Amino acid sequence: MIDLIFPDGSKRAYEPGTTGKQVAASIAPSLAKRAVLIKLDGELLDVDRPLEKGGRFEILDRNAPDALETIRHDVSHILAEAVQELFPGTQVTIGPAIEDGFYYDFAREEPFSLDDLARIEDRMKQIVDRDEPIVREVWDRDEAIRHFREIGEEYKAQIIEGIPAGEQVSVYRQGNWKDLCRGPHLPSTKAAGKAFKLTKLAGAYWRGDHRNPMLQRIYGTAWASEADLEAYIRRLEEAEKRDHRKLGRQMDLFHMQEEGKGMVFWHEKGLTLWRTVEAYVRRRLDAAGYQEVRTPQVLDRVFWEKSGHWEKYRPNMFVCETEEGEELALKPMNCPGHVQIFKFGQKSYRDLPLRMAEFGACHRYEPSGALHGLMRVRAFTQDDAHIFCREDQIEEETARFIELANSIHADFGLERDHIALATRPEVRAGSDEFWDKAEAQMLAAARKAGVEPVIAEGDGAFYAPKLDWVLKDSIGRTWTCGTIQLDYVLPERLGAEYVAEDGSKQRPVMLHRAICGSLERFIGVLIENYAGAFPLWLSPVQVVVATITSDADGFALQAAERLRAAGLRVETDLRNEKINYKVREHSLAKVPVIAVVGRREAEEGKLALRRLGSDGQQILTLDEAANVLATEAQPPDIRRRGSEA
RNA sequence: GCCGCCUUAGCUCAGCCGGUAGAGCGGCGCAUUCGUAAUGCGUAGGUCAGGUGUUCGAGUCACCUAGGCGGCACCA
Repeated sequence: MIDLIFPDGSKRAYEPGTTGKQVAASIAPSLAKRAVLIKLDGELLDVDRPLEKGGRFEILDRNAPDALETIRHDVSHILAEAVQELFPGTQVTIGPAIEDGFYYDFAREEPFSLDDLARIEDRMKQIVDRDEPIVREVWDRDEAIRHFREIGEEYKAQIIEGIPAGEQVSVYRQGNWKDLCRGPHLPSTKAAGKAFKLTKLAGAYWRGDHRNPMLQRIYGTAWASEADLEAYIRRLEEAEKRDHRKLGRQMDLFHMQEEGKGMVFWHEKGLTLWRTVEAYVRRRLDAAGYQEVRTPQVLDRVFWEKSGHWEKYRPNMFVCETEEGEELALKPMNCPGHVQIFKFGQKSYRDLPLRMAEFGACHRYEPSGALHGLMRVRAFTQDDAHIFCREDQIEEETARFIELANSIHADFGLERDHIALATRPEVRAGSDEFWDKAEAQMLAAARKAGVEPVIAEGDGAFYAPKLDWVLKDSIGRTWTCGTIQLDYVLPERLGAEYVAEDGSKQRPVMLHRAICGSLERFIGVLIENYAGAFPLWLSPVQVVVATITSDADGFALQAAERLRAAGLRVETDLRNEKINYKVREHSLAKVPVIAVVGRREAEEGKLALRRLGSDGQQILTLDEAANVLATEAQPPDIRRRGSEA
């Protein structure tokens, strides 16, 4: 007999080979009817799977959160079935559930069209209506290879060949269609429901390797209910409204054009935002004991040969030639330059830790397909810094950095989702002992700062592990901003050293770190996080003084001057337009404060302040308004400083 | 870089089976001075991304190039 422990803690014994469905039936017929999956010791299984062992046992209906992934996986199979019915000769490959949905990769000569998606979707709904039972079968591996090869499924056969010989494989059958699959699945195509939608077509390399043929990937989304599907679609629409590329144009922040692929033309308002962010970060770095430097933009090839970039990174570098035949390259990163400053003169152990910062403008020739608005560009400015320190200072410096980064992210309204510890990649420099040590150091430092990192297996740089910040924005999307990487290699390679207490020459360790990553990207994230409606301190235009009639023009100009004198970024709107029109226009432009001036205000020397997103107003004298707004517009670090005083 | 889609006025977009361009917003002009999310009238804007071809005729079809978008790969 096997013992099943139910969620309420009760325990019951069953014959081995009893199915989940039978267990459900033994409790209540209605439960058996609703049961679509079971969970045994945390593992999801088919409801009809005979149980071989006991354990913590749970019966799931299709609304259970844990069932959603299986619904998506089922729908991906239904997609594959529909495609093979409609397009005979198409080979199936893999089709997993992913966040918010699923995809399936197909091999077919002719590309699918957008029109095909609608046809496929219709057929999928028919398959759901057919209520085809989904049945698990266990096959011999070699027989499975033979079978799939026979029916022309070369990719499937290849997948099975990857399974060790002698093992059995599971094949799921629905109607006349079958697929190699680990499962689990719901009991029938009907259980998957119809709350799905095919969303996009894309190319994807077989097995994720660009040397392999390109397959056609169909993406879809699937949910337990129509309502969830609707909510998801609304969420997408909301995200689209926040697109920084769209808002960047609408708000006149920046633009890009084809002659400068991946390069940004910052307009006045965008640069104001930039300067605000930069000034803030600079103050934080100053306060945290960093020294700011600036290193050359273009350096001779010889320099990059020494640093190793010429050999390893050349294809990603912008290279130019001079009239005199020199070969120069734009810097793709700041570290080699910083090492030069470190090496200039002698450094003592007393100089360590030495925190060297630069708002470093870097150029990288990124593949054209990788470019994406401000998020991935070819010319960008890193809020870069390198901390030169002794090995025994790594933990302390990393922990301090974690606190600094956390505080800065929070000031920008970004919540931390998690910090990832990226561990040794497959291709790497250094021994296993080195990696054991380096990974342990990063982990210990994170814990010292009270953070338990999520392990990102194999994501480290080739020379060392790193911590990456994954931030969550106001609508729950995540962005990777901020990193700290341990580096033993570059100081060695470029010959950085310091004089230790005993007079010996020692190698410092370098910590590469950035909090924003690149200012371009970070500003992109900020635009999307705030949907363009920035808090007062970041807003490019903080106040618009708008007149109701031209009688108030004089006072409006005077008020604007007064607010400017208080340090605010102010525009005036004296146009001969109705106040409704002005309010609407500046509201759409996401100006945080509109100061309305009519005859009344002009006479009394007051301003009627209207905040974005509210239709109330606050009537203040000019001086009061200047004080209130100037205080409100203080960057968070300055405000804290003020409240401490 | 790879696969697919897209590119029409400053912006957002319409243009059926090929018959030589249209709207709204914005701009400009005039009138209106009107108290919190669109005042009215008038008017100027286009080598239909660029190129080649098919055709009596191409914004519409084919091919090439560039850029953009969605993915994939890349992000040392």
